[in-house]
Amino acid sequence: MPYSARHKLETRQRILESARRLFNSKGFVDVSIDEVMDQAGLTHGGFYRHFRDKSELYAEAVRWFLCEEAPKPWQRTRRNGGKSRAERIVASYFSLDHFDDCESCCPMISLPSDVSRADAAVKAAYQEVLEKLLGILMADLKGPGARDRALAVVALCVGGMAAARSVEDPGLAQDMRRAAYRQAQSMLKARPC
Amino acid sequence: MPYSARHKLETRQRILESARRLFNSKGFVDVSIDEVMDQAGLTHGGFYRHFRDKSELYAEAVRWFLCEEAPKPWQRTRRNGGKSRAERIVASYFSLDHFDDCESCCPMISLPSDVSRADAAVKAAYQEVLEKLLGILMADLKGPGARDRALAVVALCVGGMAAARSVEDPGLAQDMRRAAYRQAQSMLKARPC
DNA sequence: TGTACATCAGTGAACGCGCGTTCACTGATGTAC
DNA sequence: TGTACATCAGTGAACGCGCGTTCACTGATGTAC
Repeated sequence: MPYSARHKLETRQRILESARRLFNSKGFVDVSIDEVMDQAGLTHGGFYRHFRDKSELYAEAVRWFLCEEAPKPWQRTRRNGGKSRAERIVASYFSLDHFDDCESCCPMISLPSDVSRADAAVKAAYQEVLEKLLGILMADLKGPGARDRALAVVALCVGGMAAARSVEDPGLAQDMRRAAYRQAQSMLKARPC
Repeated sequence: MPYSARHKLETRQRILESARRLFNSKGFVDVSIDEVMDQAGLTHGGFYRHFRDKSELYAEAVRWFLCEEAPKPWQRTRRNGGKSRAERIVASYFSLDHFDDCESCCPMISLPSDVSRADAAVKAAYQEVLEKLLGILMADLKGPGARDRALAVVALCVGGMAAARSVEDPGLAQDMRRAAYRQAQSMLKARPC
């Protein structure tokens, strides 16, 4: 058994981290395997020792966002004010840092339309990310209709950020981001029960 | 002046309509010029008599959604109940028909992440579509903070539909679509002034 | 402790393929006479 | 009204290029003896 399992796992994680950054920045089709492997410090030929094909890499790279090892520099862990966990996560999510960070941002905002055309495994990975956020939000939003309100907040997160990134006018983009944030905030604060 | 200007315009529109459908379904990179021209009943060589390059076609195809000639079968023009124009548009936007119609849907939900990586002209076209919807919503939402609330509703439209299309579980997808719709509805109905 | 071996992560050339774009050509049609 | 012509929309072969994937090979390393 040459090369330890640990060695292989580490290489795999380097590939995933490289892929995550590149897919986030450039989408699925515009990223080549050669590019991914190069950023991971390897050559393209070795790719197939780690993944069945490019599509499998895509799904795993989306899922990789959920791992603790994946850096999320825009996520402020500092707990400020009397904010709940959900409020803090949402504040980070709508932050300007997150908006600007095309490489390490949440795949839900960098890849929605790509994923909607991808295969079931990729959609399943996207769903895992979405359900993670949904769970955090629902922990705060107790009472009837909690899940629906949490789903609406997720929609605001994805739509507010993705649409803002797709318009040309930076002023409009920031208005969109802030308006969606404000609405999400008020939905988190309102506790009808 | 062989071939009338009208003839050329009609050909251009056929190309745009073909491109719109294909880009909506498959994204920018996965659609070939050959495919677009074929669907328009032409061969690929003639493409450059109408557009500078593929990227220009992309921007024009996004903008083409706004033209009356572009079919939007999911848009119900029937005015029901006491609904305002904004309420009717939003109801259509969140309809199951719109969700299912990947070919003729609004480009804001089929292309957000593609457009975020495209050039300025494409983003400008996306912005035009967004501002059209924003204008319709703001006509209803008078009073202070009207623009912000309209922006948040747009975020719900884009995020609710785009995220729903990107998850694997159809049940979750429909829950997301309906939850975002309900939230948008309540925001349109609340008129604090 | 030292050595021979088997394994398999990683290399890099090669493959077949489809793409965007160019270009010399064709031929339909509006215009000038 | 009829005809010759110029224009340019549309054709299809050709180009250079980069991609995903395969494959014969290399060489680092854990294990058995």
